[in-house]
Amino acid sequence: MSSKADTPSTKPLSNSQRAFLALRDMIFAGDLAPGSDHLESELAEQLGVSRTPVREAALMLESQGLLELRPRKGVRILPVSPEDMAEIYDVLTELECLAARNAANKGYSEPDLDPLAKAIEDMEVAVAQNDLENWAEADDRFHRALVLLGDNSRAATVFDMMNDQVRRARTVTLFMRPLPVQSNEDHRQVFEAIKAGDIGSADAVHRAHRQNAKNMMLELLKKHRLRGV
Amino acid sequence: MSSKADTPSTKPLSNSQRAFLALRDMIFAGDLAPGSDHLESELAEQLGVSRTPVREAALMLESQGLLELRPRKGVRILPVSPEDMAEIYDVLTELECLAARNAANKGYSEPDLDPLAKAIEDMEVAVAQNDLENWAEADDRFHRALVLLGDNSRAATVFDMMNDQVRRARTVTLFMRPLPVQSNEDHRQVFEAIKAGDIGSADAVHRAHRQNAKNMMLELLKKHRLRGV
DNA sequence: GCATTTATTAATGCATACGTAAATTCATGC
DNA sequence: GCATGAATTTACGTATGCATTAATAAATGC
Repeated sequence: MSSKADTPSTKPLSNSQRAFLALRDMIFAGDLAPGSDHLESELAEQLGVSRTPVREAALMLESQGLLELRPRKGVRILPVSPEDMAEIYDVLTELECLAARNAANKGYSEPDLDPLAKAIEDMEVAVAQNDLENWAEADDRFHRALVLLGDNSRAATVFDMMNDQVRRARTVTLFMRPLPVQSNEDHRQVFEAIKAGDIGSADAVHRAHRQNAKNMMLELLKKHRLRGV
Repeated sequence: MSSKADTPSTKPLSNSQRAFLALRDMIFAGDLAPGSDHLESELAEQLGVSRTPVREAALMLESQGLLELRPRKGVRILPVSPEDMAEIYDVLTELECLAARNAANKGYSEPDLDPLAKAIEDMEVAVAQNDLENWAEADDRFHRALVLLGDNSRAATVFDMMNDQVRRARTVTLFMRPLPVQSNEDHRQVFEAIKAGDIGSADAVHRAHRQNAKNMMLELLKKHRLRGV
C-alpha cells in the first residue's frame, strides 16, 4: 500500500527510488523495527545495491522524519512515541479540516465526490463483515480523497508524510480497537456537509471525528504500553 | 537568516550540510533564480566540493520543495506561482492557528511570552522608523516564536519549510507593500488573546491576520505580474 | 531542402576507493 | 585489578571513475 498515487505509466525507477520505497515498506512492515540501527552497508547488501543509492534513500527518508542518520551508528529508525502521535494527529486534523472546508466551498458535483462515496460504502461493508483490514484501507482512502478534493498539493504532501506514520501505528493497534461504527457515521456526515456546501459543518464534524481518532489511538498506545511504535 | 534554530554549539558541519545551507541561501538570495537550471558539476565547482555533497544537498532541498532534480537537465529551482503562494499561505494559516490555540491553552506565564513581546516591540520601532527590512525580520521572528509556543515539533518543521518560501517571495515584494500598521495591531491582539488564555480569540484574530497577509501578497504578485517568484 | 537515421557528446546514476575520525580492543603501568 | 594510553578496527563522508542513456549534432537518403 503506497501513499503516493500509483501512476500506471511504467517509468523506469532509479535504484535510489527503489531503495527509498523498499526501505519505507520495510519500516512500515516492521522489518526495520522502531529504534533499531542499521549500517548503510548492511542495507545496501540486503537491497543488492551499493551504498550510494541507500544513502540517497536514507537522506530522503530522513527529511520525511522516518529515520535519522547518525554518523558511525548507522541509520536509526525513529520510534513514534504517544506524544509524537498526538502531534501528528493535530497536524493531520488541521490539514484535513482545511481540505474539508475547501471541498465544501468548491461546490463539487456528485461525480467528483465519488471517491468519497465509494470509500464510505467500502467501509460499511467491511464493518458489516468485521473485516478490519479492509476497513482500514478504505478509511485511508477516504481521508486521502478528502485531502485531494481540498486541492492543495502542499497540504496533500504533508498529509502523506504524516499519514504514513499513522499507518505504521495502526498496523500495530488495528486489532485492539472496537469496531469503528461511529467513525463510519462521521464520514457520512462529512460527506453530506461537503455535498451541501456547508463549510462550517464540514469542518466541525471532521474535526470532532479526528479528535476521536486521536483519543482512541492514544488510549490504545497508553493501555498497551506502546511507548515507541 | 536561518530558519533552523541556530545551535550555538560549534559542531563541525559536513560538506553536504554546508552545501545544503549554501544552496538554500543562494536560492533565497536570488543567485539561483526561480526556473533556472544548474548542473550538479557546476554547483560543485562553485562550492568547491565534489558532486557527491551537492547531490545529497539537492536531494534534501528537493524534499523541501525548493528545487527539482531532472535527469540530464540539472537541478531546477522551482518557481513559486501565485497559486502556489496561496497554497502555502493556507497551510501556514492552519499551522499557526493551531499553535495560537495551543499557546493560549497552555496558560503560559509572562516570561514565556517574552519572545513574542520583544518581536512586537521591534516591529513597532521598525515601522516608526520606516525600516521594512527590520520589520520583516521581526515579523518572521514573531511567527516563528508563536509556532514554537504551540509546542508541536512537526508543525514547526512544516512551518519552517513553508515559511522559507514566503520569505523568498517577500524579499521581492517587501518594498512594494504599504507600511504594515494594521499588521502590528493584529500581532498585539494575538499576544493579548494568548496571554488571556482566550483560545477562540487567538485563533480568530490570527486567522484574519494571516488571511490579510495572503491577500496582500497575492495582490502584489498579481499587480506586478510576478508569476514565478 | 527536409526528414530520418546515425554518430557524438555530455550529464547522470551508481559503484568503488580511500582518508578520517570515532569506537573498540589491547597493552601497559601502577 | 583498574585506569590510562596506544593500536586497531570500522563506518562514514567524499572524491573519482565509468557505464548508461538522453540530448544534440552530423550525415545520409529521397
